[in-house]
Amino acid sequence: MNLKELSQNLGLSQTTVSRALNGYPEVSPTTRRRVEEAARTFNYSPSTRAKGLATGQALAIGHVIPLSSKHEMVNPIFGDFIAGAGETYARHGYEMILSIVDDASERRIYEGLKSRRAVDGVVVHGPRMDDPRIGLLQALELPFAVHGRASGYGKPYAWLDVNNRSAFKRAADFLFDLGHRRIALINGLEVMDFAHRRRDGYTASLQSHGIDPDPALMRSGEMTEVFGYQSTRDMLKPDNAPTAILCSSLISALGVRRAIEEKGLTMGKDVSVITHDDALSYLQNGGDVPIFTATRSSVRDAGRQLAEMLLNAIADPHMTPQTQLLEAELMVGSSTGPAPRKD
Amino acid sequence: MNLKELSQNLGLSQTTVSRALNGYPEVSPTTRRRVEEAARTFNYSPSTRAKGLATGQALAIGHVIPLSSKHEMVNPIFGDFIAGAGETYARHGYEMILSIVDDASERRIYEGLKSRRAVDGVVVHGPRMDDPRIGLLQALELPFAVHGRASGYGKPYAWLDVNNRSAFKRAADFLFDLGHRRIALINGLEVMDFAHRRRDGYTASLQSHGIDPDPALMRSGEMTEVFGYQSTRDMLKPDNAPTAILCSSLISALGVRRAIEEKGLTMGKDVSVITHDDALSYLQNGGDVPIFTATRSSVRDAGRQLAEMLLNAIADPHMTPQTQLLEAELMVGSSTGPAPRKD
DNA sequence: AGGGAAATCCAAAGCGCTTTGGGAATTGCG
DNA sequence: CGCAATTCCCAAAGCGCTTTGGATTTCCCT
Repeated sequence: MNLKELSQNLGLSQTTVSRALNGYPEVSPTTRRRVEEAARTFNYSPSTRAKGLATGQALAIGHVIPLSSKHEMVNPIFGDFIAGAGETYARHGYEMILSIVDDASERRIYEGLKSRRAVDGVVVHGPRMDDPRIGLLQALELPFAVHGRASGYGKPYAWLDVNNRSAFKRAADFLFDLGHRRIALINGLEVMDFAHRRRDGYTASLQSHGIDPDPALMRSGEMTEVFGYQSTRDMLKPDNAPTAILCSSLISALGVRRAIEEKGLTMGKDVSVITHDDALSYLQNGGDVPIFTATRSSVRDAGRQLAEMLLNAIADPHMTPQTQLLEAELMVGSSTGPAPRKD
Repeated sequence: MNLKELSQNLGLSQTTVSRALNGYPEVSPTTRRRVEEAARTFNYSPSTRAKGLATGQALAIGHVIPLSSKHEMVNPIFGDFIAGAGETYARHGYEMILSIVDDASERRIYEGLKSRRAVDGVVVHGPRMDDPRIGLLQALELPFAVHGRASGYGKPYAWLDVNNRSAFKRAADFLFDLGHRRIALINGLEVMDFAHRRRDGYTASLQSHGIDPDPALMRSGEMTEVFGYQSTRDMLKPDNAPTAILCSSLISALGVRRAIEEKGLTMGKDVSVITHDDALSYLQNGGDVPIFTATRSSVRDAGRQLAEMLLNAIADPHMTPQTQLLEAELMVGSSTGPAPRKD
């Protein structure tokens, strides 16, 4: 069923039917109702392609997900982020189109989306330090919004980020208050902008407490369970093992806990752990009482909001880029406690 | 830059340029080369919408991801599956469009995709027992392929599935061979078809060893870490605790291990564990030696292949539906060992 | 009753592409 | 050299929608 057939069926012109369906005022309430009802019974919706062609809009947003080329790792937060963004799109009648792409071909993908006019805008995932994509997208004049930020890029652009620096500073401060002095950091890859900022917050806290960061207590890698486990096992070996660990991901934190318990130590007593928690739907941090003390910020909310920002920017292209900084909340669980006394 | 401009620029008709670009034979090699070069320098690609409108194809595949309405849980395997499917689409010039949707509105989404002619086909995720979506899609005449199967549906349809039944039967058999007699099952939600089949395999193995399934040793729920932990903790309490546990997901298995170790027991010695492993990129089962003995099947491969099947079905609509049954491999890790002797 | 404003509706152009149905130029062959 | 067969290219229609620029009808006031 298409517009032509529907309008013939109703004895109206295509114009009138189209206007009735799109809420234009120059249609009497009676006809509008008649048209809407017919559309429903014939199960008619306008063809996306034809509509897009006629209006010049794509009514679609592109998400380009980078695939870490080394380990072929798909970021585990991406499912929940997408779920949030998808909600927003659905509400506004937009479609989400997805490309998962290794770093090498990313540029070509953006150019393709632009020249094929496949999307009205894109969301940039996983920004790195000095990420070249932002410059590229501005040059292409393709509207975009970044989940995270790219330190080192000069001009303004739309982004939404967790305040990673303050979250990790606050977490480290919290550990200092509990009496910890040797605090380790198990971080994501530090080419990633978020990891860099977390490290910044961590070192800032150390320094404000008069402690020099010890390279032996800082690890950086892809945030798997095994990575958390191995890093922790290594660090717990020497005499001056850390009494507390700051961890960048709940998945790695599971490995941290495993290494601690394997050593016969108790988490929250012998070694305190704070992790960042993206509030992923399939990885809840315990039940009512969180297992891990965590800096928490829902990545699904982030998806919802960033999508909203991008749609705004598309609706009004002359707007100055919106930005939004979310503060993570510190949720105290049972994985932290006072630093053990040295005997 | 559009076709018209490009063809004017070249002093050719739109027809010729279009044909040159699409590989039609009635264009001289010289002109073809000239056209291709011009397209490259002007960075021209045909508009997806216009092309789609003209050809009647969408050049897009829809993925409708169900959001477990109760816990709002996004299936953690979905990122890797999508990554695999996306590879196939990219190779064939297709786009992937995504909707994440709660069960209630799923029907409307499929109908919408169909009536808006937004996609050429869809992939069905997370089929349940007697899943109504399959009948719906056949009625809509929208080509589709299912990741998994729906027991209880009569007519043939395209699917790709892991042989869950044989995998879990084999895993249980393996445990029997090691001398285990009390084997527990920590399963996904048993409305999900895959979970049902796994249970089938499990009970088949028990019965073939002359053992009646004990409801006290069978749990079913959403496969979180906490679910694995709590189920295991509960089951390890009574005197006749299981000596082995079959687990449906690596994430839950992490919880299983935690509960075991918390009890002061050793996994692989006091309690053996076998888990299913979807080979997710962010959840590797250890390094060279797997931590968990596991039935393993890459969900990313599944994505690649299912996408291929769907594209075939779209290319030739009269083909009888393809199906594919993948066998999981049993990888022996350090989480299994001989049943502890009763003293 | 008569005039203009308001309310309704419509025909046709245009969005950017593919494709049908030729037409003109070139080639091959007797 | 002449004619048919190729080769190469083109004009125009059509995909399903929106939107411009009227045309017609109804309504309200004086």
